[in-house]
Amino acid sequence: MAEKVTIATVAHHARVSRQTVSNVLNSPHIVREETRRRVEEAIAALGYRANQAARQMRTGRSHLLAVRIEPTRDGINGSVLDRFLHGLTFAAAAAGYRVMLYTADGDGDEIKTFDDLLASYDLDGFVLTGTDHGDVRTFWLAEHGVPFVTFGRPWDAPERHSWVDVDNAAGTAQATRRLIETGHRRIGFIGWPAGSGVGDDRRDGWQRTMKAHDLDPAGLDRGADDGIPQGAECARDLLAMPDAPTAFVCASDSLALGALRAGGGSAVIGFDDTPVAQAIGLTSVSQPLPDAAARCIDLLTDHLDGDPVGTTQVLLQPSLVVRTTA
Amino acid sequence: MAEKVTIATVAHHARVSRQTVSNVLNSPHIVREETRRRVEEAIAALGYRANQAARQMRTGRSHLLAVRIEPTRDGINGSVLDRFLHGLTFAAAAAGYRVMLYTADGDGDEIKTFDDLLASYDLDGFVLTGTDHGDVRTFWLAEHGVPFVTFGRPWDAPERHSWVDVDNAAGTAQATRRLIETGHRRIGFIGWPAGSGVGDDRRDGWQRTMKAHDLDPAGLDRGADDGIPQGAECARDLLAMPDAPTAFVCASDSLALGALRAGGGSAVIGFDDTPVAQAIGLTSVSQPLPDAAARCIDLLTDHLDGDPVGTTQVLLQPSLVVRTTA
DNA sequence: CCCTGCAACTTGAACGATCCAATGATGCAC
DNA sequence: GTGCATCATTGGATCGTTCAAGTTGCAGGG
Repeated sequence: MAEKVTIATVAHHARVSRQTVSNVLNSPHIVREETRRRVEEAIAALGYRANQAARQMRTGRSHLLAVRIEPTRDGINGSVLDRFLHGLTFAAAAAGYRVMLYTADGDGDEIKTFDDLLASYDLDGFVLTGTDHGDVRTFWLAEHGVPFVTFGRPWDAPERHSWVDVDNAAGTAQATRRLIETGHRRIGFIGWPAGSGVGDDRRDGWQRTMKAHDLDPAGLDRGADDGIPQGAECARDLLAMPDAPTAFVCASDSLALGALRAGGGSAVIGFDDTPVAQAIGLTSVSQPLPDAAARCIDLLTDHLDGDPVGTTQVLLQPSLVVRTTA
Repeated sequence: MAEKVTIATVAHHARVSRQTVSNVLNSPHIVREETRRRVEEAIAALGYRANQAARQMRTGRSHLLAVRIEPTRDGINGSVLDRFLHGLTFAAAAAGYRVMLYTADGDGDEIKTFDDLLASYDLDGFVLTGTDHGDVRTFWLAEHGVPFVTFGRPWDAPERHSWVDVDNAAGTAQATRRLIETGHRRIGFIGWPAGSGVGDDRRDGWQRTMKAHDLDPAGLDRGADDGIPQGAECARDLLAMPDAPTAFVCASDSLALGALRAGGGSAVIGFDDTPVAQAIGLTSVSQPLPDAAARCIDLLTDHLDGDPVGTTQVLLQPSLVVRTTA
């Protein structure tokens, strides 16, 4: 077992004081060129790495960020979080931070966990996913002065805090345009019940694009909770209409899959580009998850390392992955 | 902003010394009943929680475990890791530990990350997933005296370290029995090229069950890398035989999906019970992931909190989730 | 009565880093 | 040569916790 290498070991080895070693690491510019080089050589030779716990005690900064890992609700959208997490971890490491996971059972429980993590691990910040209207979690964090970024915008007040989001409407608009270009005129939309910010946004993109092409969207949309059976149900309902749609834009791959099974024909487009879509050849709107994750980390670390003033918003463009269904 | 509550605050409030508070937390039995209660009340009243960084400095234990998050290789099996991670985080929290993520690009890079994490965060242990023959990572960890558990056994030497695994052979055996019970006699197996422990194990379960039922497995198996096209290719090859199989047991849902698409009929069983299987109604062998995660944490924390002697192995039974394809 | 032993609790030091104030070295002008 | 400003470098204190050693009070044996 190798001996423990502390800042004192390095200092001794480079024949300087501890403080000088610390300066080389934290404010290199105030150390003379030659001394700095000697210290850096000692650090490399001994394989020294600063002990985060000790650093944290003094500075109050743990270089730890936390993200909630959800219990993979309906199983289909889990992979979105998965890819996002990988991006976060990667980007965080590049910025000198590490990602810690936590689970929670509802917003109240999550806030209790915030408190716990802050008190015992001195977390530097949080990345929240899936915000909804008037999210209590964001208010709690803001109130306690805890830095955080959400992936997903606060629909009631866009500039209340920093966030990164994907332009959902642009995604469904792209999907709708694609269907129009391939000759469809009556295009249905299968989404979630009105009231969810993301769902409404996705419906909007479809609706606006229809109107922009002089197509009447009235009566062509349905809403249901996410799921394959629900998607099928909505599709059947639309297909039973006198002037039934010949193509469908859906708010999720689950709904799209349902529509496909209900005999929605071959013109169906989903959302999220999940593994399911890749597997069955479903055309789907893809979110730039690694990019979104990287931007989340950027916003957080900028806030942590620089001047904590103001909030920043980032809206990313999704892209359409064309496969066999459109 | 609330004042910082330290052990000294609690001590003052309960009119005892810091050490007595520490004893109440770490060795309650040596503190007098009445004193203990007074201290516990003070802790509750002030909302005190021990600072892990300070504790770690003294004890060398961070109560942090690390898991690698992979870049979702082929997209289909990513959700397995996702569900496993959730289970880990949950079980770890219950045992007083937290889970930290890291990424790595290959085994060499992962070992460098081990070194880094140990030096700067003083991690207590690692959970490794996806071990292969003669895994260099496990040797490095063992050599450096770092506690770890793998999800997946070391195929070359079963008792070299602690692990939790799912009985793959039992899974494919169950799948094969199911197909035999529903009247099939010529059952093909589509798996991975020989040489991977997991793949060979899954092939074994099929082979043994066939023989146990006086069915000849010879010539009925194919091997290819994981993926839908590969699965389709293998299925086509088998179906072109003079006495073609009427059903397929597959080593993964991806391969199974390929077999289905190649016209493998309606009798196809996959492995892993991924969202894709759930989505398309594919019968699949399901791994008890939350349970496996909990056992990993058990093994690790037992080792950390108790006497670090010997290794333990846990083999869990998978279950067959019957849907529409078998 | 003193000593021993034990239980219950207190005090001082240490973990490894950073912050702060003070010291030493250097150059330059007078 | 002395004074002074400037800057690199040093030593000591500190963060919050636990470990090791020490103190106190009390019961029981000789």
